[in-house]
Amino acid sequence: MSKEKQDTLFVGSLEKGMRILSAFDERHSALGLTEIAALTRLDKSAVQRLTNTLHKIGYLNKDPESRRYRPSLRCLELGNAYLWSDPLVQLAMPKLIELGRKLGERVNVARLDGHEIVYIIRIPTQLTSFGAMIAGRRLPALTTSSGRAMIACLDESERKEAVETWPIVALTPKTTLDRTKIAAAIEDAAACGYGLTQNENILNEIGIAAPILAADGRPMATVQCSVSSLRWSIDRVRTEIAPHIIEVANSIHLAKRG
Amino acid sequence: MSKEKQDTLFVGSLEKGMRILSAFDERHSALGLTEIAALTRLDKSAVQRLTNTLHKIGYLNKDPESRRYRPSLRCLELGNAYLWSDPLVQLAMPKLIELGRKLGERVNVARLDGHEIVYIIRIPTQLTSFGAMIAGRRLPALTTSSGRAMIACLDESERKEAVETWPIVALTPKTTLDRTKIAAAIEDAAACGYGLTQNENILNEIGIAAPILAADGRPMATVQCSVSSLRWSIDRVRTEIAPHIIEVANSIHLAKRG
DNA sequence: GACTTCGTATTATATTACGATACAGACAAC
DNA sequence: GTTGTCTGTATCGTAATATAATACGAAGTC
Repeated sequence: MSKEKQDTLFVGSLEKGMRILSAFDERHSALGLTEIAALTRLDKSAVQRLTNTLHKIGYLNKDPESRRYRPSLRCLELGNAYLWSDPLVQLAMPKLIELGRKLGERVNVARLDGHEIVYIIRIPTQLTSFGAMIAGRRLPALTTSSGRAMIACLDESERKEAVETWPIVALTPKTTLDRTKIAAAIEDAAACGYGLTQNENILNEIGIAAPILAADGRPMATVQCSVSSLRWSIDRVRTEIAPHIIEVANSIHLAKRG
Repeated sequence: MSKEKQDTLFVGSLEKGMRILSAFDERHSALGLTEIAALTRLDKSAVQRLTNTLHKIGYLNKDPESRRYRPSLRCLELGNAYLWSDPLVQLAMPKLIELGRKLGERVNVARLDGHEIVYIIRIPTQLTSFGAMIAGRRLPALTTSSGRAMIACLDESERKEAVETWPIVALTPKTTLDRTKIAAAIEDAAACGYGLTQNENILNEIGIAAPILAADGRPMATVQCSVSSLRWSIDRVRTEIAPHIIEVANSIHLAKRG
């Protein structure tokens, strides 16, 4: 009754419950009732009922001491459901493991979801930040090698729209905020067949990504590799890594589903 | 009103919604309305409303062709919430990456949850089945090296109860069903400080696991390694791998939380 | 072309979730 | 010790919400 008239096929309680579950993230690992209420903009009673429910069915653990909630092990299974359902994951996984071993560097597969890229496979070979190791991590597409590699495969108008309107977040002091430069980087990616970034999301990190194309030619995902610029130069990345990720990306073909 | 009287703090719609989400798993990657209804024992109308809701808020994708639902990328984030909240994960991750590189074999961290172990970190180094690569995977504790390593740290009565009552699932033709033999394996684990299995869950697989102990001495998790028996003998595993996983397990100490 | 199966849409109904409020326990300030 | 303010917990009357029956329409099978 608040804003738009809601569908009779829309179950509000479920939406609220999911809002609560998704309140737990990188920055919020343990939350109390009032904190959840503030984060989700739900009133205390609702939060009380919904957390209680999630606790009873095993998706939230409750610390008896602090009375704060944490996501439970069962939450991991929800993520796995995606991994099992995406044929690309199963197809690419063995190739990525092999690639990781060959290169000795972190390799990933990322999909595009809206304006963001989402890592769906991550093979950690070198030590790195924890956030760079977990699947499901999202980053703004424009400032990632994967995003650029995929945008470069779109047609003129889509490319233009992406460059001009998609959001940019300055994750490091060196993140490129100038959209003209981003446009140039994407042109470069289109020319050489892979996207490249440096210092965009993590300092001293070089990213390189080659697109995986669907049967219709549209970009579906990327094979990506992240290395430290303390050990690698852009030139060496271009000559020594690019051919390998392109080869793996080209070897991945999928029947359907984009 | 059906079976037990329900708490007024229990939101049934949320529970049903989660039942639907959890219906998607390893064996069910894309489901239609009627299939979901059958799997969750909900009636068609409920399933219609709840899937519609999950779709609208972005947790289920709907194939416009087949009208079947699939878990979306957003589901991955729910799993990550757990990873961020568990201090053990962040603490152990770098050590595991290092260990994986040193051994050149698959290494994992597993927690005990009820009668099952759950892998929370997986570092794939060698090619293996897809199921052996995803975090959140559950296995019955009694027939895993991790489970045995942890049970071996419990006191006499708990150990006895576990061996006698916890469930066993024959995942391979060679899975040990004889509880006497399992008891012996656990005694062995208690004696040498690590659990060991062969052919229990995957054929030609040897598993070895060392317990990570909490400050109070109770087992919290394990550092585990899986190798192929085609390339490794039990003896070599005992002499070449055991010391390393024990060392890493011992190096992991946590302030609180079991 | 008849039949089955599945997904969609629409109702009237009362069960279900709601949210205000009161209570209790922990902690800090003073 | 007392007061005040945080928590989280419990209760309860109300009506809005989710319900489940049913009808429809589309796609695929025999």
